[in-house]
Amino acid sequence: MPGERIPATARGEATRRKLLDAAEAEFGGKGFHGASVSSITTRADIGQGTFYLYFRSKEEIFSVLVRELGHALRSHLAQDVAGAGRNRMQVERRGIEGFLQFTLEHPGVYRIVQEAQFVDEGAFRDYYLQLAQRYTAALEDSAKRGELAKGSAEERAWAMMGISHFLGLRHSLWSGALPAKKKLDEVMDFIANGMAPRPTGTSSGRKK
Amino acid sequence: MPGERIPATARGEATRRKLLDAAEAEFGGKGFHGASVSSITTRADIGQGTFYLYFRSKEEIFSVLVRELGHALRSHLAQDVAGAGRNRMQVERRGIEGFLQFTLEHPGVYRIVQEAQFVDEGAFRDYYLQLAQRYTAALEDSAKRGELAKGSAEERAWAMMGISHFLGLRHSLWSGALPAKKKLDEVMDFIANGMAPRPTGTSSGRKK
DNA sequence: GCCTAACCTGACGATCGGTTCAGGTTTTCA
DNA sequence: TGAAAACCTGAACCGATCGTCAGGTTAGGC
Repeated sequence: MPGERIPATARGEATRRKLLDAAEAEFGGKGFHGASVSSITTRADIGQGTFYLYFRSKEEIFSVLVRELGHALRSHLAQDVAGAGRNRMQVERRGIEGFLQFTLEHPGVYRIVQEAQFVDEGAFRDYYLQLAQRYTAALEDSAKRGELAKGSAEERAWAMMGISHFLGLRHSLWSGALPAKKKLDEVMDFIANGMAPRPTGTSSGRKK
Repeated sequence: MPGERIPATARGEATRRKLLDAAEAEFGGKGFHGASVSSITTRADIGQGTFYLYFRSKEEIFSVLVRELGHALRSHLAQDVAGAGRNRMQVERRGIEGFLQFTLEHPGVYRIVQEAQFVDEGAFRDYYLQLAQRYTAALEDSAKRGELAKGSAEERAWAMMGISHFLGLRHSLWSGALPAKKKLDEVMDFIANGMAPRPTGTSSGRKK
């Protein structure tokens, strides 16, 4: 039979770790097809064959990586958001900033996740489904506390993910910098108040 | 020198067309790397070598295709939106529905465009930049007519694109159907009014 | 009718990278 | 200490496919 897939017991764990780290750098830099198993093993300073002791194939290590990254992002976001317990809009802003920061610092991660759409669709879906689930739950909590207008938490969660997704593209990836505060203000205003013409009066009461 | 790249003059044009159509089906179904030039030519019912009379490489036909598809989507949207000149929110809804319809009918197109991110980043960027530009201009027009609250047209355009992007993923691609009217209502409410708690009173005046 | 330009063909050369395998090295623990 | 278990190695196999090329076919104007 071919190479099995043994979780390790000692230094093997370290080797596996090195492979995953090298794979992140490789896939992030060259994409799934541009990356080669031999580059990964070279980068990890490990023999070619060792690779197949821990992963059945190039696809498999990629999938494992995507799941790991999803977990990492969720942890990162949870922490960013934890500190800012004031009103919900503040939390949302923190979340967006945290996401943008994360993709600015790990542009490869963004790439890997997007490419997962074509390499392991299941992992890709799970990545977003889990994110959406957490987000939805958080919004439902806030709603219970009366911090939000009435409306579907789920749809809002996905909408927010979409907004953040493109902010990440434009700023973290294409410009290599976080958006100007002014721009983020505009986005936050849209999130808070939408774009329908306000019924009457001067502005609407958002902003400090 | 190797194969040149001649736009045609007669039946050559038809051959080129067949190649592009076949490529759309191939790339849409199997992705860039899964597709092979020989599959494309076979599907187009054309000799292998003929391919290189019209395209320098697999990458090139892919790029050409992405640009074409961008054009096609923009035309499609322009038409959908043209009919619905009532208030701006109605236009927005039409735009979203048109987009979802388009990706439902051409799931391959969505895939191709997303994959362009890794095959021809320039084409990918242009695709979204052009879309955003049109969208922004349309919103600015509406704003001038007083159909919108104050706010950045550009940021709104990108936000809308993000929202639509994920709606397309979830519904057109993952579920293979348009979203239920109720869900779209929720999304439209978010777009119109945001999610900040309403200052006072009963609801807010949206809805019939 | 025929001659040239444009178009088409498909087998083949060359390359590349994932995966395997036969055997070597290190670690553990009795 | 010694032997089994776990781990590691990298050259070579192998299937796939991109792009080429020498020559055949079609179209249309003189």
